Amino acid sequence: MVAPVPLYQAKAEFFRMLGHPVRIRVLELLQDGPMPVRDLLAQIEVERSNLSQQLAVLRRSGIVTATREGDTVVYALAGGDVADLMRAARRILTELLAGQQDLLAELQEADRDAVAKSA
Amino acid sequence: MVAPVPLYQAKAEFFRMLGHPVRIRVLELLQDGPMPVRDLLAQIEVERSNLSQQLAVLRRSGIVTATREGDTVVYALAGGDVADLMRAARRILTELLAGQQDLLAELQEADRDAVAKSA
DNA sequence: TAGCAACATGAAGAATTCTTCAATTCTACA
DNA sequence: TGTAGAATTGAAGAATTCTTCATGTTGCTA
Repeated sequence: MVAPVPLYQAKAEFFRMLGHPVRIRVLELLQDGPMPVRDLLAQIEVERSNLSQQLAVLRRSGIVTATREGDTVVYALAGGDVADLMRAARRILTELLAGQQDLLAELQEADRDAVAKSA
Repeated sequence: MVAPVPLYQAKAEFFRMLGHPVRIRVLELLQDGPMPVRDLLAQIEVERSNLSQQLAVLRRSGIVTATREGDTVVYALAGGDVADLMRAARRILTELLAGQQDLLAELQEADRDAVAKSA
């Protein structure tokens, strides 16, 4: 049996879905729990409709869910331990960036903050 | 202090770097140890110069190193536990794909094989 | 040194992805 | 019903990324 979509392509698509600053920030914010678009908008510096576009990408991939609550729409992580993924990525990034002082400093700062959540 | 390159942008770039089927396969293959381009080429269905282009992307990001050994060039993971990252990604993918039978089956098959290595 | 094999690089067109703007849906509430 | 706020959608041009082809470089071996 030949897979209709090769596994390594599904993986690539998954990572590509993560490959946008706004989408990363959304996922990070949602790790603290569900959050309405309004709040995401307040914390991420981006235009409303651009945020909507990025949220649509995340929704299509299935990594987040959206539910309407009256006036507002609340987003949440669909499942899966996104925090784990971010942690693993940060470990690698830390090594890759050794030598690039500024980013490294930020990463370490984030590490200190990352007790229950992971930035 | 304002970072010259925001952290979330570095993260996004990192994931974007992973967002290509050939690059994923290279990283997976290299988890079993360093490997010359010739062997990568034998296992990944892609044209030689396309592979070179993708290897260049990986090299620029710093996630792999290349060393010349006489005739051939040998690639290796630069460090960092790439396997961890892949594992975390697979965990999430498994959930996202629940319902998409074919891919799910492949993922589970891969899980079974993944004793010391992670596909 | 000539020739060949292994890789890398440069560049151009094709394909994707981003950003932004205008238009739309849905809800609340006066 | 009419208006306003919250969020999404559609579409178009800009910007990136991919693929491919031609050319370059390096090292082996005759």
